[in-house]
Amino acid sequence: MRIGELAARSGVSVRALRYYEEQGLLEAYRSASGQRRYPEAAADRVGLIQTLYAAGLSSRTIAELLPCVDAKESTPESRARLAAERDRIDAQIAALTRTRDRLDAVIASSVHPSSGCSYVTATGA
Amino acid sequence: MRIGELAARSGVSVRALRYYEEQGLLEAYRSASGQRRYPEAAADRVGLIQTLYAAGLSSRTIAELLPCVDAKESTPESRARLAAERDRIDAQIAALTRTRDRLDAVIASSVHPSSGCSYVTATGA
DNA sequence: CTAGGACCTGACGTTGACGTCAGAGGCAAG
DNA sequence: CTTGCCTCTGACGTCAACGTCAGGTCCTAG
Repeated sequence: MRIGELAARSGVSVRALRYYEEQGLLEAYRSASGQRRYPEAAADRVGLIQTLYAAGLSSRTIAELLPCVDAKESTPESRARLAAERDRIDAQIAALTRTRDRLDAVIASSVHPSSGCSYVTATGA
Repeated sequence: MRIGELAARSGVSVRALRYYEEQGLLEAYRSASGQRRYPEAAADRVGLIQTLYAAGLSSRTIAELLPCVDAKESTPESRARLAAERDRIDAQIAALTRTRDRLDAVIASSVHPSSGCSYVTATGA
């Protein structure tokens, strides 16, 4: 498929796809006239890239780990890298959980009429 | 205390503290000569700011929610905002958990000698 | 064969959370 | 009173992941 269709399917911009290629995250073969063509599997690949970006990995890190993820190839370094990222994500989950719980506490206390917040809204009346 | 000490205590840069003030996240009273002075509680406040940044909130969002967090004041809008951020963080935790599990699977499979990755390292021998 | 949408490369613009530098003033020690 | 570190404001630099624009090419429908 062409780049526009891949963009539509995977929900990212055309510019982003070209950027991914530039960063070595996404391959494309070229038509005779030089246009990018992608296999069906490219959509999944783009999804994976987005997932890793969302987990806070940089392009460089993703580029280092992607071959390991989809080809199951790994060197001792890449395995250490994978484990390090896993641990980082774990720590991030823990921090986010604490933050969420803290927000929950704030929400709970701000809902209490006794905390002096609801007279502003006159208890909805 | 002065800005340098607060920076040292809270583990952020002096520049960051001035930036927080600029964004309306952190107040400081001024000495006669115009230097910033902070109360002891400022260190905790900075910690909270960092926590919220780490949870993906922007300066603007933090500025909107901080009065609500520490003064327990809330308007209907701010409560909706709090709930929205809480839900966003929840979703982020879920996504990170999936990503972590996926990485775990990759790590597990890359450790298996059968996956053709360990002959490179000759099984450590 | 032509109109117009999709695609190309190259390059500059954007945004957020600061880093860094310049030039000037404040402050405790000796 | 000077030395030297801290602090001030103001302003430009940075970095990543793209957005956007310019100028040109490709391709398919009519």
